[in-house]
Amino acid sequence: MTLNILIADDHKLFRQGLISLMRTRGDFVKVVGEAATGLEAIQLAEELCPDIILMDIYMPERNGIEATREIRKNNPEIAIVILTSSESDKHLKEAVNLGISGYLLKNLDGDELFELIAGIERGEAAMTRAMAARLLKSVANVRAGTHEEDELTGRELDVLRAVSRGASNQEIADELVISVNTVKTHLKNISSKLQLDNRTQVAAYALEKGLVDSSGG
Amino acid sequence: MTLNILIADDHKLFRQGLISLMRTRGDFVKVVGEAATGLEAIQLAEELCPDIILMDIYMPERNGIEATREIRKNNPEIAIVILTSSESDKHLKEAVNLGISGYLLKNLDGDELFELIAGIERGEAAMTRAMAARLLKSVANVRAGTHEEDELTGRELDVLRAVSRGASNQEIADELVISVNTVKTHLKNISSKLQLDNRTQVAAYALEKGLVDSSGG
DNA sequence: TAGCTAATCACCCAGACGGGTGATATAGAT
DNA sequence: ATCTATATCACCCGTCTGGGTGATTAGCTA
Repeated sequence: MTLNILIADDHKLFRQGLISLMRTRGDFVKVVGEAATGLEAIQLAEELCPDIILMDIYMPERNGIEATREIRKNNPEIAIVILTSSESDKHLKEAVNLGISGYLLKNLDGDELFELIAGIERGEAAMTRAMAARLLKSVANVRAGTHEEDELTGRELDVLRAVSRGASNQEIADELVISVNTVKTHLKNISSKLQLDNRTQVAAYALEKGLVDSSGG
Repeated sequence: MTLNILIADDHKLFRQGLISLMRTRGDFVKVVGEAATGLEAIQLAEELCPDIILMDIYMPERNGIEATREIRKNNPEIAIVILTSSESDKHLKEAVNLGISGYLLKNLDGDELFELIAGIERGEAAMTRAMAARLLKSVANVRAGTHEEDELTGRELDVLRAVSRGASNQEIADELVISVNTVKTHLKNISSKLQLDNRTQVAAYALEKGLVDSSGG
């Protein structure tokens, strides 16, 4: 049986290389379509109904995460495997929450790729051990984070977002229509909950953990 | 005649795809080596003396620009073609100043790639018209003295990295073994060059632009 | 009703930060 | 030989930040 594959990646050369590589395994994989943007991926997924989509994250028009969200809604039967160079835990977590079938780095061996793709049909997750470990750690962090003490309130998240943009307390106060003192109180509580020392660490934490939508593209 | 090619790219899957693609043109190109880091590229260039190196920019250990600088010094007879996804004019200018033979984006058709590679032997530059236009404009900017993309110095990058970890000026000073005043000077210059207002914005900028290695991943 | 949490704000104060100016030394490029 | 870039440091000064303490209001819950 042949698996129909849709490749979504904005680098034509990468797509073509991958296709060429897959031709060498013509027996069980077949590339039925290519998408260069997230939007194209969504449209082609609908149109071609492939078995598997190999999805990059950084793409124009819609990134891979957004495209995945959309496709999961319309065509949940399609297995989506993120294939990216992003080592960001934020992307990993976001993607996993959308119910993907795998998360692979482009720093991957072709043989491994085919093995993992084959595993999908057997219900396995297409994920290297290293990535699985990162996921476990990440989930563990979430667990620990949900541990009552670390959870940020809505208002604290408002402040967190503003801080991660580099806003000053006065600017945040104006923006949220509260006094500077209140902003300071919130920030103090945030630092305390997250066990961080200053606003810059708070910003770095927020950006790395993906607690904010920075529209990274 | 066969052109011997060295591929330097940190994405194994990309390398393998490209190799597979090149096998389909077995007559005139042959991949004689693969490098996953800038350092490897330098070593393999010395060792293998390929005709052409296809060089990515974002790589561990040494990026493609640094690797190119080194290789140009030791083996100026090797034609180096930057093959990257970076659309940064800064990278383009830097690379061109090092005497490269071409600058291509990964968003490129395989056929075009082979044509351009073939052109190198005829003394042509491996560059799309779009890229050439960008280069002309870029050179024009240099002429006009418009410093569009101010580059950070080595020391400034040291400070940038520390700031993005949330370090205080005193901590940075201790770490880099300089005075707090110097740290402040560097940070002031960074903010000025990047047109940012405060350290938190500098940290956010660094993290989002990936100017720092933060993920232990 | 009493107790808890979230959200709001005030005051104090030391220390960190940001902006400005100016200076020195070294190395590379012209 | 001169110019330029880099890296280093100093001083001043006003503002911002972070830490501590304390207080009020609204809403939910036991």
